[in-house]
Amino acid sequence: MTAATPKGERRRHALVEAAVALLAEGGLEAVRHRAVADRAGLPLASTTYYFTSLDDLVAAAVEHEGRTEIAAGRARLDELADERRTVEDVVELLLDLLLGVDSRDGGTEPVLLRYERLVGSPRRPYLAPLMRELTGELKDLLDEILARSGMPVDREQLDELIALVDGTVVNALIESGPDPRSAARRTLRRRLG
Amino acid sequence: MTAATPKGERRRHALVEAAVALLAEGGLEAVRHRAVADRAGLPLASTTYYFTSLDDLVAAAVEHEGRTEIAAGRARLDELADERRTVEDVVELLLDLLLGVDSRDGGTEPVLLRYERLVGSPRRPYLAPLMRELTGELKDLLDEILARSGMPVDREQLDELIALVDGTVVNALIESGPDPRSAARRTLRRRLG
DNA sequence: GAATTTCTGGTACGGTCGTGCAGGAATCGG
DNA sequence: CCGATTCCTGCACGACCGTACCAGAAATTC
Repeated sequence: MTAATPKGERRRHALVEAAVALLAEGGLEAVRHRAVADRAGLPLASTTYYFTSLDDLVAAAVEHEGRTEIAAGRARLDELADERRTVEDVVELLLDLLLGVDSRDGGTEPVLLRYERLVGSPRRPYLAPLMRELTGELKDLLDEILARSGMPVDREQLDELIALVDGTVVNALIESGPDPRSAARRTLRRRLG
Repeated sequence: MTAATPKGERRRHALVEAAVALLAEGGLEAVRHRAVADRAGLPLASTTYYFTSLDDLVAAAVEHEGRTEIAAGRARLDELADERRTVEDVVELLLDLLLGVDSRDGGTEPVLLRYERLVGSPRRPYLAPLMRELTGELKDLLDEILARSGMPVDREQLDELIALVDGTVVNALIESGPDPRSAARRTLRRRLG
């Protein structure tokens, strides 16, 4: 299950990477044993060999992707820590973290996938605690970003800001010519600018 | 397909009712040919006879339920039109309309189902326009409620208020001891009170 | 009352899915 | 070199799924 040999480790990781790719393309539902195995160029049974269940595999993929993303966001923060930041820069960073960097030009799809995953989490017991943890880390990061950019917020204000963005996105997604990132950008600028 | 005889009409309607019940219990995914037929006490093939596809059936169920709900909300508005309304009354009415009346005591589940449906709509071409229409009517109703309750809002403020509630709910759903209605209530009271 | 349309419901087809399992392949200790 | 242990995988099973089909019953129309 947990891979004992280096080769096993590599294969296990290849499966996770494949699952991450599928996750980004088609959401939670796209992560299937057969699809992951095909994508990784490994036999079907390897998926059940390295992961006790499909849930395990999905959770590993979500965790891997979430941690990578948060690490990237933290790097962005450190990188820009000492430069002077315009409100626009901060807003874009927040948008990258809340909607995903793929929302910059990838159209509506990546944002939709992201919020499908968010709303789909409570129903999956194996995902719920993980999502809580990742969300917590994300909040810490957002808090730090705002503080270091001269717009400190308390806990309640941060929660409200996040809620405002999430709500704006969800509502923008069901419009006819959806552009959730632009909608969220307007909301954030009005609030922070 | 559209039922020509009175009996056909009745059966068709029975299928829609069954679909609505399944929708309320298990969401969009729970509306299956076999489940609907069983629930309605009708043979499997009746579902494909009265509805060209499963999408048709789901759309009919969503529309039926949405219109019923909006009509109920409008009735509530008319009923309370002339009484004096406390902010609390208005907030509860808004919560009923945005989260569903089932959120009053049904726990987290009905709210989760509602937002799963909302986020799941963009991906289903047959649902997207319908949801847009229902959302539009809901907004009109909310606007009227606020106006008649002495808290008029313009279009932008209303959108922001809705976004705030939706975002609060989505974020409350992934918490450990979720109580989305209470969270949304706090948000609304802070905003309206 | 015959013809035509509307409806009924049993059945089956082709597909995807998660997962269990027997046995083949690779590795390791001696 | 060989037996034992671990690692790996082809295959198939059973469960659902949407939907098509068709013989016949029932209702409606002429």
